[in-house]
Amino acid sequence: MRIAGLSTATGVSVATLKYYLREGLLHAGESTAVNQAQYDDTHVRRVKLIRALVELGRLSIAEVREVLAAVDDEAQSLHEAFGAAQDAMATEVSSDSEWLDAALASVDAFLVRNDLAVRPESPLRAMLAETLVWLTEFGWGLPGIVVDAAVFDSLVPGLKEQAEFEISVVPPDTDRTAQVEFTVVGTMVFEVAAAAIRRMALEDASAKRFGPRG
Amino acid sequence: MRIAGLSTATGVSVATLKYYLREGLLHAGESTAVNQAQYDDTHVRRVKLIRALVELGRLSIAEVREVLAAVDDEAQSLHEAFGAAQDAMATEVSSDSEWLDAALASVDAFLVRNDLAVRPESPLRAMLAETLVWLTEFGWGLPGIVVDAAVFDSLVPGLKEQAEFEISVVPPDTDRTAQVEFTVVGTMVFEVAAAAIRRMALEDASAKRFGPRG
DNA sequence: CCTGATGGATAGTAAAACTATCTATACATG
DNA sequence: CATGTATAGATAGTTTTACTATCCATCAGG
Repeated sequence: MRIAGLSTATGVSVATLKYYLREGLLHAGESTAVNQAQYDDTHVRRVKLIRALVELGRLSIAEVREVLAAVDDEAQSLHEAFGAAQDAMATEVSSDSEWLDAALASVDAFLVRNDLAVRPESPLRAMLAETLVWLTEFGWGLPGIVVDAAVFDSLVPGLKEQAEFEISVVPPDTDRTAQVEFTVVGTMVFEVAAAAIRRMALEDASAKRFGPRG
Repeated sequence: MRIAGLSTATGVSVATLKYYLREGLLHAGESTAVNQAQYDDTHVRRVKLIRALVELGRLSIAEVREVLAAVDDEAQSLHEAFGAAQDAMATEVSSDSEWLDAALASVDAFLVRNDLAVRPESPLRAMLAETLVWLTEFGWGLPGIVVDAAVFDSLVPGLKEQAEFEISVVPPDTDRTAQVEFTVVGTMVFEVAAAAIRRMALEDASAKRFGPRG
């Protein structure tokens, strides 16, 4: 397949593919001459991964590059690579609120209570703590006290079950890179799906409480 | 409070506040002279709402404007305004995949099965269908068959319970605008929180399956 | 052998989200 | 009341991001 074929296979323009090649997001094709190269389905899959991260996950090209660096680092095990990719996908937090320490403590208690093993250096702790700070500053809960992470407890069982399912579906007999890519796409796609279902549930609940016949 | 006070109260620069005023995201202060105006905590709350949508929700200014238009439209009931705000927050979908129709059918069955009342014109249906298309194109499930929305079933009970909780917390005795703002912030913040917890559960599951002692 | 595609390099563009400057006031303080 | 700082409103400028477009020397394929 030449670049025009890659373009039609992925729905991405040739100019954009060249841009991804320049930016190092996409590995070069196998060159057969000074101005000819062959692309295969590792390229197709990679382009689809990039588009999933950009369109569905709203990641910037720089963030995508970080994720792909983790995917491609052969020195890391599947689990390590997945963790690194997750870190690169995490929304970075820049809060210096007075509430942050208390929120982090609440998150840590939440993790113990729900038996979730999370690396202490994971940005997810701060990400969750930050949401508590936002809620507090917007006036949820009692004034002067950080909202407790217990408000999230009811979410845990379903999310855990779903996560186990997702991990169990990773094909065991493909190469490591394909497995990591598979897992990364799953993370992003299921996250958007979970958000959509959450909002559907909210619409349903809002209709029951505030709706015309509620 | 003058504009400098609003700036320190929200952590947003005066120049940016003026930009939000220009763009119509923020209502003008009550002017006391040709170059003087007073701002109050409706302004503080509005700025915090904007920042939550931009920073946490990664919405563009144009999308924020749409959300705020729904919030401010007094002709709409709380339930209607919330629905409109939700629509404005939804990721727009531009898929012309051959799988889309089958995916939409699968989503509709999912909604019936899980007793979720969603307006037929809601963009959430397409949003969820699109995730199925992505999964299918990336090789989840059997080749040639759209992934079934049943893969999301285990998420539903927890998300429903959480949504009911969120809706129940809306303070009943404040004005409509404050209620909608409250609900919108909740949507965004809880969504980020749910994503963080989902990823924690994934990290946990990945450690158990692929980790050093898994 | 000739037309059109390709790789690689470089330059250009369009939108988004601020940021800076300017002017005519007004307030605040000694 | 003099004067330095702040402000509203208008306009222009900047920076970043994510592409697009053009160019040229090949090269493939009919």
